Amino acid sequence: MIRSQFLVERQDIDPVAFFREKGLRVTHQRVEIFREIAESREHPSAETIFEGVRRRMPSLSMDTVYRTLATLEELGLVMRLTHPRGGARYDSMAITHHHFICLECGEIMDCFAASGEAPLLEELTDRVSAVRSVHVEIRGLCSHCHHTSNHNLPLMGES
Amino acid sequence: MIRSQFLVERQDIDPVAFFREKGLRVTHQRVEIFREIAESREHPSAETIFEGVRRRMPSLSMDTVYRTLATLEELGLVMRLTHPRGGARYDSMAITHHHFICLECGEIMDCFAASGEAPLLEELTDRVSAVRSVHVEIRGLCSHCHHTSNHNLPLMGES
DNA sequence: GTGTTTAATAAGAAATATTCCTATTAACGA
DNA sequence: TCGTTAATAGGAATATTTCTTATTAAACAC
Ligand SMILES: [Mn+2]
Ligand SMILES: [Mn+2]
Ligand SMILES: [Zn+2]
Ligand SMILES: [Zn+2]
Repeated sequence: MIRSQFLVERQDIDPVAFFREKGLRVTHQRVEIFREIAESREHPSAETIFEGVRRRMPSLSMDTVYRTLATLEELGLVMRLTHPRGGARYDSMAITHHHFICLECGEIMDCFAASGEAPLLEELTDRVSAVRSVHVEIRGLCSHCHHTSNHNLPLMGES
Repeated sequence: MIRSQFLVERQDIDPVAFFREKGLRVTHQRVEIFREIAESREHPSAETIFEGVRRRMPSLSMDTVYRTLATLEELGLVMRLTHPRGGARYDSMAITHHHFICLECGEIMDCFAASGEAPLLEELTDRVSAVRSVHVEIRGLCSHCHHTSNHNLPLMGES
């Protein structure tokens, strides 16, 4: 049985209530790390999140950042993206959405749109039982990079 | 201007001719590394590719594997996937396709289907100039893992 | 074929990113 | 308030990828 509906809007999550519901302790670290991501529109790295939260909480450790991000990802509150230039980026998942990543400057832009996974999964239905997430990653050149430098990338639709 | 057509089948690439066309030297390492991926259906890691090629070429270094994989990716001959459990996986791109990844066992399955990126990009057309690739990554549980263990993953379509 | 040029490689060090280990802390239920 | 134990801090360890430099070999001119 395939779960193939889409996540709907899920904004204004109260992390305190959410952790409690899941039986997880409501630590300052969890609350602050979640808030740091939820308030960012920048797809921050673990390091960036660490630096941001550490201003308010100087004892914070990197291990807690990674551990908490993994927890938040399991809970479905946060999405981990892998950036072509190494390292992961994190994104609060208020709304299911997708990404465009510029191969030149690394900028990540949000793309909001439904994407039907059903047609992709048709041939796999006997091997796949449950869908957790669908993510579309588009790579290319942003307008800025396209106009400012010379590139030799093979693009889609060219021979 | 958005390049939004799809890659068509591109099988039976002759790596020797391809490298030559691009002005790159045709080294044994490049040819063997490309063949190793092209002949694999397994989405191998850099380490796996290294071990496979090293059997035929004992002096091969890991650095050459990474360097060559980056070159092949730039040429559009190979696709790099990031695996949730760390490390990259490589895939020969004979045909544009997408992936299902099991969050329990890590297995990667191919999904062959066109995916229209145009609707996703509509709102970004002024910020995006050229599309290099579109990749859909679906995560969830494979049938085997779904039936053999207990999970508590929030799935799509559930409240 | 021989020699020249230089891109590409091997080896290992270094940098990055992430996870592990363990003593300590603090969240929370009693 | 107290006890239990999940969670954290700090640092070590691991894993992955990139860098540095001397050496090799692919391509090319002769
Ligand atoms: Mn985003
Ligand atoms: Mn594949
Ligand atoms: Zn850019
Ligand atoms: Zn599985």
